[in-house]
Amino acid sequence: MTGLPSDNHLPDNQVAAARARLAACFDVWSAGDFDLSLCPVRGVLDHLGDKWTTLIVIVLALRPHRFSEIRRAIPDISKRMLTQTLRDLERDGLIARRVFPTKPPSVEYSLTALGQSLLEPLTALVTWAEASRPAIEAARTAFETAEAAVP
Amino acid sequence: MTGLPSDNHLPDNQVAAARARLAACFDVWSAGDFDLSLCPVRGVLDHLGDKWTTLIVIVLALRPHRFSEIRRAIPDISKRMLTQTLRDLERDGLIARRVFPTKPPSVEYSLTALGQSLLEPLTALVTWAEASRPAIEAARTAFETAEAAVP
DNA sequence: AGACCTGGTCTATATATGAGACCTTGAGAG
DNA sequence: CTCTCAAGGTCTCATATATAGACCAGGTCT
Repeated sequence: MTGLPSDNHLPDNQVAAARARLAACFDVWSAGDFDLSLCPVRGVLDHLGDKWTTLIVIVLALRPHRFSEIRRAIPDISKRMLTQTLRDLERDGLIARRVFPTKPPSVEYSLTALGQSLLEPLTALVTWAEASRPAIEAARTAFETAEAAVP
Repeated sequence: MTGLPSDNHLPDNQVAAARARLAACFDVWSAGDFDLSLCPVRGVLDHLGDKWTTLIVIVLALRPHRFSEIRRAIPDISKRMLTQTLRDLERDGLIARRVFPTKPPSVEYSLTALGQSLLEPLTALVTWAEASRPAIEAARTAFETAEAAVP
């Protein structure tokens, strides 16, 4: 059984290490009756997939922003989603909310230390996404061509 | 204006580097009329937030799996979502689908080289999530306590 | 007074997900 | 020969969640 696709590419040390790490995590997660809500990644990655979360974290990584500044930085986010996403991030301790008693009151959002610690793995993912975009787009084109050929 | 929360924690070199990198990305993305669909990260991270995608990638990172093997590994996924998520991943070139002409036919899914290259940043994120879980849970508890105090 | 900022909420719809019936092909039970 | 089952799906319908868009409260400015 040497024909497995995964054998076609010798995984380098980092891939092997990643695999081992993920295997360990998976063992732990699936041990306890497999309650997926216990999976620590899910509780966090769910938010990262929330369409705006990543973008807001990136914006706040540049510098602290006020509510309306974020809206200007991300024009097509609705107020509702901005409020909700900020609330979620604040709830998780990733961002801090400071109210200034001006008239009208202004509110400044900024990354906490915990939020800043997310920048490293997030940047790794962003870098990967950028580097992989050509390959992914090529794969999509190929996939659509193939599926159009089999009507 | 030294009271910004972000000044409270001196970002180490890696955080600063991450910030600079994200700033560069953001500049590029927001340059072109801010069509978010152009943002390369979105097209990829959307999928990673898809609730099952990450888990399936992790399962396939361990070794190639057949359709039903994945179902057994992730008991509470429905066939519908498994099919759809696998299709999306295949479409993006992250996994390969191989049909064996047995009776009944069996189908094996495995990570491609591109999919394996995702393991590194994904593991970084998983590691971060595990390390940060206590802090996040503490923040959630504190947040709920605070909001319960202001009815 | 009337237009217009701030941050934020309420309602209505789009999208994602879940539950489960159905399909095709062949093997084995009766 | 018919019945049932299994793999690997697809299809339809119901619901859960995500998102958009109108609206609100209070203040400032003209």
